[in-house]
Amino acid sequence: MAETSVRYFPDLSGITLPKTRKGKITFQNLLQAAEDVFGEKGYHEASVVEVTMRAGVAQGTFYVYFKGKKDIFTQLIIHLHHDVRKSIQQEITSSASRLEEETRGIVAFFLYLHKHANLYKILRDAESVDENLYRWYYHSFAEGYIKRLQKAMAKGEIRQTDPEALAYCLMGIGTFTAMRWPGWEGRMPPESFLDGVRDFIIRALSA
Amino acid sequence: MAETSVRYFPDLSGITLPKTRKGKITFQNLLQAAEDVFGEKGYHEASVVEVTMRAGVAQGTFYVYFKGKKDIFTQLIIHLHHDVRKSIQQEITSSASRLEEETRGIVAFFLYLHKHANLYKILRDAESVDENLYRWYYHSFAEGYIKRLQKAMAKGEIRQTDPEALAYCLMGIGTFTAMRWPGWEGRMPPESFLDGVRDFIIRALSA
Amino acid sequence: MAETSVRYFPDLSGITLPKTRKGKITFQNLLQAAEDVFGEKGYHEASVVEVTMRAGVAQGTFYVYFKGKKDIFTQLIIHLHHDVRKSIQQEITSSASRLEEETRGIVAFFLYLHKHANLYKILRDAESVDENLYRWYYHSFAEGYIKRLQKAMAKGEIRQTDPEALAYCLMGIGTFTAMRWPGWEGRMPPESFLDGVRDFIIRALSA
Amino acid sequence: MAETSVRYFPDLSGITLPKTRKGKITFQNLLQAAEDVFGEKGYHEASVVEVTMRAGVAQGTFYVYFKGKKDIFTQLIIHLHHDVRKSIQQEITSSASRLEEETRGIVAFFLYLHKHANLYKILRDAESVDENLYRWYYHSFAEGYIKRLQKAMAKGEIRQTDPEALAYCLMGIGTFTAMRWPGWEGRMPPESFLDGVRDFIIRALSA
DNA sequence: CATGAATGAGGCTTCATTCAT
DNA sequence: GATGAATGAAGCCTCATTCAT
Repeated sequence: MAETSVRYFPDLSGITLPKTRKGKITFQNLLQAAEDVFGEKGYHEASVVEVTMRAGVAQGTFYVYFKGKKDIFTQLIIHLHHDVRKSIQQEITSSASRLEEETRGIVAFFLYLHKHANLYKILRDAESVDENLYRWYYHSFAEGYIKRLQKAMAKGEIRQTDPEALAYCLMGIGTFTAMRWPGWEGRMPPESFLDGVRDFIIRALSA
Repeated sequence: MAETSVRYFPDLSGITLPKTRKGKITFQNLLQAAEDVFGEKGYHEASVVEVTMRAGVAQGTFYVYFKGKKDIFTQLIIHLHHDVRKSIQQEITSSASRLEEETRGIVAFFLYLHKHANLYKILRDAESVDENLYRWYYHSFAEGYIKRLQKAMAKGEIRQTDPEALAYCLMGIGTFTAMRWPGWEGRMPPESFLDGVRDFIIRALSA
Repeated sequence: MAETSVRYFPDLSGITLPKTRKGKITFQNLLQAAEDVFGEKGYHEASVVEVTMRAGVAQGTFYVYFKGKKDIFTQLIIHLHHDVRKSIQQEITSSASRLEEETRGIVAFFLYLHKHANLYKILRDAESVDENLYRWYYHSFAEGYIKRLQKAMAKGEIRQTDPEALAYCLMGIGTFTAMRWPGWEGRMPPESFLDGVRDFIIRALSA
Repeated sequence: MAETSVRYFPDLSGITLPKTRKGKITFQNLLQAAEDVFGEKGYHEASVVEVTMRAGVAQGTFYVYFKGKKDIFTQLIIHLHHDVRKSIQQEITSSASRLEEETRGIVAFFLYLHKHANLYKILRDAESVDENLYRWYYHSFAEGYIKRLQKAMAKGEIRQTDPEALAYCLMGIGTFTAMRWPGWEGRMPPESFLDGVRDFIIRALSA
């Protein structure tokens, strides 16, 4: 856990933000269109043309706001990152105990991925588009986990162990069980499955 | 768990197999070159030209043995799939108890991924190249797990719980901890990290 | 004769139309270049590269206005179709009697083919490029004929017989005599030949 | 009608015929396979590989018997040419009068084309593969016609006119009415249509 | 700010043909 | 005679990006 999240932080230099009201709208339209298109087709199959079409602007307009295809992708990831964390945070805060908090956290993450199928696909592609960006995403995600886990350990609410290992294990569980989802074809997974996952986590964490 | 691995099995019809000794060598060379190139650059950045150059054959030769870029990728995945399973199987069979077996299994998988850094990257891209292939890979992987877990549960060697959930949790842990690896830049991860993972698994499984 | 020309109408969806003056010029240049190249080399021997070179634009520009090689060919056929019909129409309208009209019509078609040697070759290739397009061309051509022939029959200007058969016979005559043309190597065919054809038609039509 | 058929005769030099019994069979198999494949896919879409596969021989074997793709096509056309003429000849010879003979001849040609849909397609492609070969085909065909027409004219059985023009008119009628056929989707054309064609010819020829 | 025309490098793929065995 | 591996030229097409208006 020596590295800080800064180390992984993506390069955002040279990005110009829109100034006028109209410009902000166009910018937002493009970002939204990008989320849709990347989410549907994946980064590599998606084309800038399609993003502009979906946003209702000309091709040239795209380059007024973004340096290129990769740039809009990066900005999108960052945007989504904040979104996800906020969403999970909300789910967690109402929890009674630390253990319950973690269990709910991972399930919340799991559910979020399922609900926002786009995010899953976009995130997945991030790894092959910009490894650092991808790691930054999870690492910064992990940091939050790790801090909470450390506190909980200090209070004896969960057992002592390497918190970073724990964090990655938990994220892995969330992601992979989300991957299994499509096999259930839109329906919820069987209760027994969800129970199994929850069970697994509680066992591994409880003091 | 109703689905059988057949359901995800990729379509391999219409492929020309090499008939002579020389042909087989060329075929192998191409497959090996593909593993190298896809592993280094990722599927999307890799080009067929580079694969042929690396294999020391003309561009046209490629299409004697493979239908196209995607085809060789598919064949490669299948090839690696057998490889990994064999490798893990060997690691496992020598284990004393079932619990130890599983713990070693996951660590073996984890180590395999680290050793064959290529595989990790290739597998990762599989998801965006052919979702079915990707799922087939893990699903068929899970099947092996599930069977062993069920047996172990029956004998009371590990605790009762949904075996499928367990399998996906374990695979998720393996994959994500492998992802963390590059942060250590080629060195082995700290012992405490590995201990943490092993710990996590043992606790979650033990009866 | 139940089918309408609509049935054979080629699919033109998804084509980008030029919006500015400059774009329209480029579009026209490409179409003209295509007529030249296809006419000289035939569809299969012609290459997109040559069309773009002839039009004085980059290869990529081609795909701004056309979906591909086949697409520009289709559009070309349609364009020529209107051209021919207009040309023949003009030739016909000044005719005194219906019988003379038809005779002149077929000869006009015949002359048009000779003058636009390209058209003959292009049309010929249409059959192997897109059978429906080819049929559409002649079918829609036949429809015009048939209508006129029916009117003429009703007025007793030409004899009663199956108008569709008549139309296809006439088109066959036009096309095949045009085919014979190159044997005369650029010179006009002997008067006796032309007379023979005219004769043939008049006899077959006159009441 | 100054040219002789020799002028159009295709270049057949350098063709080696099979010597052994086995060789002859392979040769025939290849030629038959070529007829099938060219007939189904057209010359340009057909591939040498497919011909060899259909013939059940290796790719290299093809070049033992033929100089190349175009060569086998040429030989095929010549082969078919004899076939067609023989077939039409048979149909004609039993005719009572010269006029009937011609009428039956053209209808026979028409029917032959319909029955051997392959021939139609192959012949069609000949024009774009080797113009001379194509013209040779029809010209040599025309010669037969012309001779018979001249005799008939001499005897006053049909009216006096340019025999070459007549011949090409007749061939055009046959080919184009054959083209109309697919619109009837495998069924025979209406009697009225066939009557119309026959009528047309008789009118044009009778003294 | 916005447009849309134009670019051209680079990728994938086909296939007629050659040649060593 | 027959095989089948190997070739490589040539073609089609995509698309991120630039630029003049």
